[in-house]
Amino acid sequence: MPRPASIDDAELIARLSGVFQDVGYEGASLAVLSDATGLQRASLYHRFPGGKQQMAEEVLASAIDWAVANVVAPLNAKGDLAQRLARARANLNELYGSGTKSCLLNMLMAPRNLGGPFAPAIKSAFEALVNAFAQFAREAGHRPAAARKAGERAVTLIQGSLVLARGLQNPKPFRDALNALEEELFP
Amino acid sequence: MPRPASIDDAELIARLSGVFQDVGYEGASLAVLSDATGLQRASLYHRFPGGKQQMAEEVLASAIDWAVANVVAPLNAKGDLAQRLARARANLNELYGSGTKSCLLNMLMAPRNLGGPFAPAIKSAFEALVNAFAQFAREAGHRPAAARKAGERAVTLIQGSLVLARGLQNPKPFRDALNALEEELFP
DNA sequence: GGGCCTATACCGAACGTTCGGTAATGTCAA
DNA sequence: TTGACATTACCGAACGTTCGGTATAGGCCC
Repeated sequence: MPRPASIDDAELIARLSGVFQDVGYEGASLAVLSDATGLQRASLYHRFPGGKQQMAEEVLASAIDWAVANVVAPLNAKGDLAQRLARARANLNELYGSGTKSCLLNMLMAPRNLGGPFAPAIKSAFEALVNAFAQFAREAGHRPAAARKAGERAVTLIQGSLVLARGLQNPKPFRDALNALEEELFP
Repeated sequence: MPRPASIDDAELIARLSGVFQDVGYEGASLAVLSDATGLQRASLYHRFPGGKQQMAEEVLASAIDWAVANVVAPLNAKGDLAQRLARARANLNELYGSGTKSCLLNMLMAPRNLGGPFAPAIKSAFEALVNAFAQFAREAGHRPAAARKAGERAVTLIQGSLVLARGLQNPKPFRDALNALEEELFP
């Protein structure tokens, strides 16, 4: 009978995610990951035989699954357009701690990680987000070309405002960006 | 003006060689190499930026140079055949500590190192030794095919007797092998 | 019911390597 | 002659990873 795990997989991923989101891939030393999870480095390797890269990959996959379920799906749902957008915005607000947190996609995609193991999944994730907003803008009445631009604008505002919020040490830019989504997506 | 080295290159190589000869490549941990040389691991990396592999490569090159100068060259020299062999034997005796030491070529060529970075140089070294003994046997009166066999036999006796000497904890097999060289090489 | 077994979780110590310093020394100018 | 400078030697601590253990727990058999 195996020894019961001292931390379950979901909680482990959540804690690892917090570290990667906070300091990026390179900044996430095994020591910091160990502190955050309560497991020794050797135990982290037991749970993730592929090591630090596997931890980051599983954290990323989990985050992308969450974004698809909580941002893309509401945008693509049937029903009232304004309510669909409101739900996506509420979930984005929760994801980024009302503008106090960074975006994991941003943190795992530092320049040195271009061409790295996370790049394809991150590219797909950004494309899925842009497409979801573009599709929404289409349904809201935008012409196709303008809808694509609006979709890219939406993701750009979200990402940029998170960076600016940290820079200014004030989450207001993120709040403003969420509020601006409506104006950007409806013609 | 640079800080003077606490150990010069020749002495450093000699001490590293002693470790590789004693425990092989895998057995030579950075800790053991550090102890043997008096340098911390970081300092070993300063002297050998290519790391442990470079240390072993330079140790091997130095050993091969020595063997060429002290075994191959005397065998290939001009002059009295018996004296040429005597000088080569004396140098082999010194190289292997009268049978109390292992052969570096043997120790760096553990099965896991087949196809490894040392394999080509070690192969060349063995070939050079076999060729030197074969050429000597040729000059001593052996026919070409028999001379080649005698050359391989000579190296086989040297290597095998070192292994047996360690196994029996008695250097006599090595001494016997050196004595047998004369009989093997002259027809 | 208790002791043994089996399987997995966990970890102390070590591995090879790198980072970001300090140490040592001769030269040169003031 | 002394202090600053420049250059290389050296190293404490940390990095990511693995080895060879110990710990935990339920099931099963006696």
